[in-house]
Amino acid sequence: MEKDLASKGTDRHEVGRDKFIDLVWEWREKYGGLIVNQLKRLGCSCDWSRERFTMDDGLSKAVKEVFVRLYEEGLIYRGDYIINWCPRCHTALADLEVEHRETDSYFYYIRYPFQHGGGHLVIATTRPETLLGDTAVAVNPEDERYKELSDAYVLLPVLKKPIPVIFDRYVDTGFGTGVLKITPAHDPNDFEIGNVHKLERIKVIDEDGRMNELAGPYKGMDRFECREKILEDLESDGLLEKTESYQHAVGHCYRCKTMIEPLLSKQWFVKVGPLAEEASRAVREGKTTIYPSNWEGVYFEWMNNIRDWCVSRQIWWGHRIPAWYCQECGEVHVAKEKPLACSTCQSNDLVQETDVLDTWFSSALWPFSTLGWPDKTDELKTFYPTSVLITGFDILFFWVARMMMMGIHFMGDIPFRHVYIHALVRDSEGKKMSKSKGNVIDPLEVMDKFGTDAFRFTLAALAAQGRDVKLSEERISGYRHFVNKIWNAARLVLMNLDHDENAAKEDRIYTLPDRWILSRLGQVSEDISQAIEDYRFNEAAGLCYQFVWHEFCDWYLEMAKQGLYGKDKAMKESSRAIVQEVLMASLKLLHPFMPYVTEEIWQKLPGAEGSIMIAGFPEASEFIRDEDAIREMDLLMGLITGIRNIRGEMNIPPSRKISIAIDVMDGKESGVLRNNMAHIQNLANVKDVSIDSGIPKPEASATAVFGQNQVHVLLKGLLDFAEERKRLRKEITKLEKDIGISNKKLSNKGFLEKAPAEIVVEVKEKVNALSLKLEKLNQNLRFFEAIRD
RNA sequence: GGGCGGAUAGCUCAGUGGGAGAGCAUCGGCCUUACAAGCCGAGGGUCGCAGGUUCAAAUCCUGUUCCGCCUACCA
Repeated sequence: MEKDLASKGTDRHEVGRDKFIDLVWEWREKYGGLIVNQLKRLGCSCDWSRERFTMDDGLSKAVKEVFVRLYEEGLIYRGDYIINWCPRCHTALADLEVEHRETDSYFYYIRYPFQHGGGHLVIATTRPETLLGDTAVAVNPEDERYKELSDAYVLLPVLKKPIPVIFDRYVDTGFGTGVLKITPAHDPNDFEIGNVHKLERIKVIDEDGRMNELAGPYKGMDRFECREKILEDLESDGLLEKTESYQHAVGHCYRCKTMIEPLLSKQWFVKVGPLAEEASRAVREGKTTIYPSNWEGVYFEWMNNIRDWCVSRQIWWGHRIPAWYCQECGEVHVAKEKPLACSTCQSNDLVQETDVLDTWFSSALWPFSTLGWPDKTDELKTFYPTSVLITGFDILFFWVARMMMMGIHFMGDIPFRHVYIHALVRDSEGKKMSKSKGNVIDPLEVMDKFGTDAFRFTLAALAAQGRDVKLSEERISGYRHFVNKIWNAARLVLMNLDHDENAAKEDRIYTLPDRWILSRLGQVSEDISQAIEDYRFNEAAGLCYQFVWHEFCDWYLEMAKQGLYGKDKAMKESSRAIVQEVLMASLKLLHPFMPYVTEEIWQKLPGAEGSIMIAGFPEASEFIRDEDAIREMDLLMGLITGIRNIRGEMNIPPSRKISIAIDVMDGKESGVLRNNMAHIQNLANVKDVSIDSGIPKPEASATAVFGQNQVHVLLKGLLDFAEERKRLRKEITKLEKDIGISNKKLSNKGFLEKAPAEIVVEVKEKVNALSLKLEKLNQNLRFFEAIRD
């Protein structure tokens, strides 16, 4: 707002307080909805009727209530303190609002001559202009160099004023010269030391960052201008011993980046110690859990080192502090409403404090002020404490910590059970987005370009705990393909549905692929639910992706075509019903990540009642669980993949149908393959199949091993024997390596004795299976070596 | 100064004690009747470096280098 005024060549002082506040409200009407619109566009299903703004009436009431109560409890006080002052914004800032930046500067070594007896002390400082406000110099009482200085005085350079040498353990003997100048009115540490030693506080810099009348000859100069001048004067007096370049962190205003001036000032403070202790304990005792847990450490660290919170701001926009000053006797009255008269002198001349409260003060009350507190409302009873707060780490201190303090203090209970610290979205370079850097990604633009579903899914898929998100368009575009895949799969299903009659549950004929996909659906539903409950959104999204694309689309739908396109009416109806069931469940699993496309498809499906938003999330118990089906499908898929490998590696075009001979040992497995012959022919593009136990290997054939069986692909006239030998050797080498690793374990006595039994069994079984496969591959290789071409 | 996180395939990243994974990119083959924004197949990694614990380490511990972030009153 202030920037806007500046661009029109004016400022808030010219506009005036009332008009300024009106303007800010207008501004807020216009732009305040921006984030809400983004959320709506993202499809966030919030209860929008509960939208609140901290300046709303109800919330103002809560702010006054809290302020007065804390004041009465002695947890709010008004006092002199060194605050962080922004000379441009003309306001105090909380410690949190100060940004420290490494700055190239200089260390000036300045001589402070002794008042009596000649000689001088050398003091190193980065801020020579503040020496005008020095009221002492300090040394460490342990420092041998300065032991003799008790009761000594030095003359302040330029002003030639005597100031005492004091002893304080705070001084670091190893830093600089071991002598510290004390400026209680312009440095927080000096302020503390000044209190201990009862030193005078001389303020030499004013609220504009200019030197005031106490700065003598420098009066009216800007602080930086004064620095230059004073250095010149020191130089000419022979008091500047040397200058070293030096780098240190300097505080800047988070809003306007102006260098902060630590200034002595009367401000309102919250005594946070007792509040922080409670808030800290709530997390320590597990009443509130922070995810991921490493943020708990950060939270404790901050809580343990907290200083009082300066809450007054010398700006016009915000909750005006409910304090009134008696113009007659100076008495301070803190109350929710203006008192009729001063309780001390009965004067009616009371003027309200012009300072407003830090915006985070009202934000800290959010979890209960938005629910009607201080009134005892039903909403409070129902919703407090809330289940989860989701937010970014950058406001863990600003907001989360303070909500914890206020919530526990005023409600007697934590404000939320879980705090989920989400990943921060950065640009593709990994830089934090900021308006000044111009690398801000506008979510609305992204959604225009790629669609909301792709955007949402991308965010979820990238949101691994404890890690920030580098958002790039390629990635979003990749997931847009997934949305498209879902749409196309749905098209296939919709095209084949009979909108009038689908098989009732009892009439269904469950094929192997049916039993398999339903079993997998059950497992995956359970895994996805668990992942979401644990805030592992990337895993949940990954599970959806893998299941829908690589199991449902790649295998199941392809196999389901047998039934859907077949002539058998009963089969067809059953197939339609099951395909639809699986699609509907998949849509429900996807819905949290892709609200729009899932709803769109859902509405087109016969039998879907109402919105998918209110459909129940799939549960494992809804689906049949058939472990045999999973094993049998593995066998079938292994066979098909084996044939495809050979086709691919031998460059056999799909137009060429091939013949195969399957050598299957187990009778049951043989039955499974025979029952699913159509799938094998279709998905591996096979014409003739012979299947038997111990079937001889045809001469011109390539072989793949699957499970404990093998399949020979007849390649008469197509087989390059040298190529096949190469292929087999490659696979044999890989197998031998794997077997070698496992055998090494099994020949290790320590492993057999100490490893858990089930692991040992697992390794043994693995060696057996691999050895069997290796033997078959070797047979095949020998076969080709014998018939060298 | 203190703390946290990262370093794994060309790129972006999952994976916290028992067979190195995904997406994208690359290469080869396919317009196969839902989908070329697709299908089928392939190649590719000393898991930053050095030690240690363990039968077993990408995973646990110690040290170290580089990168990022948070925090801090050594003037």
